[in-house]
Amino acid sequence: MSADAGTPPAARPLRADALRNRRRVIEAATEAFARSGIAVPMDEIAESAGVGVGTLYRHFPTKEALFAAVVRHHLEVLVDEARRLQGADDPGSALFAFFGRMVEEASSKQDVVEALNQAGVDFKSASGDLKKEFSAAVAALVQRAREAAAIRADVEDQEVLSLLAGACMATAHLGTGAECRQRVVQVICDGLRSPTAATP
Amino acid sequence: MSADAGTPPAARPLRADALRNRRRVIEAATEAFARSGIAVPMDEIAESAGVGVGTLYRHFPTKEALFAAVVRHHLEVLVDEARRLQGADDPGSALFAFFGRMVEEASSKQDVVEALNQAGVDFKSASGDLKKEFSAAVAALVQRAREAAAIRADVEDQEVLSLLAGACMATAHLGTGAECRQRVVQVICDGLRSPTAATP
DNA sequence: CAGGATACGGAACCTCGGTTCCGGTTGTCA
DNA sequence: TGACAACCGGAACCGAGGTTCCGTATCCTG
Repeated sequence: MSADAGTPPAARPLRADALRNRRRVIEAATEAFARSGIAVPMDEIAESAGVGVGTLYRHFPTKEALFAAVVRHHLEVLVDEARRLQGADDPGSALFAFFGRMVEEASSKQDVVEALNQAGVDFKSASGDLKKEFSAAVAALVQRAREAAAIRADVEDQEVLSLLAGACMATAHLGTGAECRQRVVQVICDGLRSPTAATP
Repeated sequence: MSADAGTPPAARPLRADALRNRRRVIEAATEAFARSGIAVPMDEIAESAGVGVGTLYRHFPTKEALFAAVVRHHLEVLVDEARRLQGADDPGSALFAFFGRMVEEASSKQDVVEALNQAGVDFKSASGDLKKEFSAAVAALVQRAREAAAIRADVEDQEVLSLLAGACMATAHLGTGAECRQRVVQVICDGLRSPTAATP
């Protein structure tokens, strides 16, 4: 795992203790945001990281910047996953696998759900490119699935994205168990299969 | 439309201007919450109602109480709709019709989405009974559809509720148009149809 | 090891939004 | 119409949480 996630300019040596603290902060923030979303107070993150709030702001100019950094990392993982699946044999299974993976991921990461939902975060300037990358990666999966007639032809990329987001939000908020989550995904994926080209 | 929505104790005459203001407040709050969800400031509601904040608090003890009253009204409408549909000829169409209706409703009512999502509001004590009523009404629709084999047998009531909520959240937040909304609903409804008992 | 730059902690500051309070106003009733 | 009670407006109050500031501690270099 790239522990330097969130060090765009680089080039600067960065003192030893500073680097240690930065890592602690990212770790604590990742945990806190995953648990309670962006609503978690900065003080709380600082405390669980074992540093003062000042240190948080020395590494990230604003709370949203910290949030964006954390979410960006999660999204990167998902984009990687999507790209890996683009090379899969069965485009249909690939898309559906991603669907399941994503929902499972979101179920334990409140921040991802909120980011998907744009709740409160700017998330456009901060990680606009990545968001675009994410959409593009999913769109590619959809495209391949559509060409293989693995999904119905009358749904746009946008709709699949919406369904993805909806599935994440629904399963993340309503107290649903793992198997419940899977069935929800199953229903949506079945719905996505072309009615004229259902599994034989 | 029952304009007195939110007058549980009643029995008190309530002065003329007070009644007028109460209606204005509810109207303004309904509009404001629908537009921006519970995040809208009380001051703003007061202003657009043409009253002072004090008046808001004279009629509703707390912001959440006001929010709950507004949401309660929306839910009542939906519960009525669900009950009406319970008597429909085709249980499958009834459920799917409700699905579409609900999503359409939520698409213009941010507050309903948030209530569904439990975002911030207590919503349990305030309108707990109604929430239960709502769930029950939907469950009844699901039950009938299941008995008529109009939907697959392997989904629980809870999952349908989740799918409903997910559809609302997805379509409400991501800037999706009306036709896009319909396709999303279509996909989910198709997914809900029993794979072994699809439309002939 | 000394000197200076770099970081740190966390109290103080500021803004925002819910809630309260009270002097003034308005409806109602005799 | 006069008097009282019910209401009203909106300034003031308060707590929460993001952000800033500065004296102090720590790290690195010569």
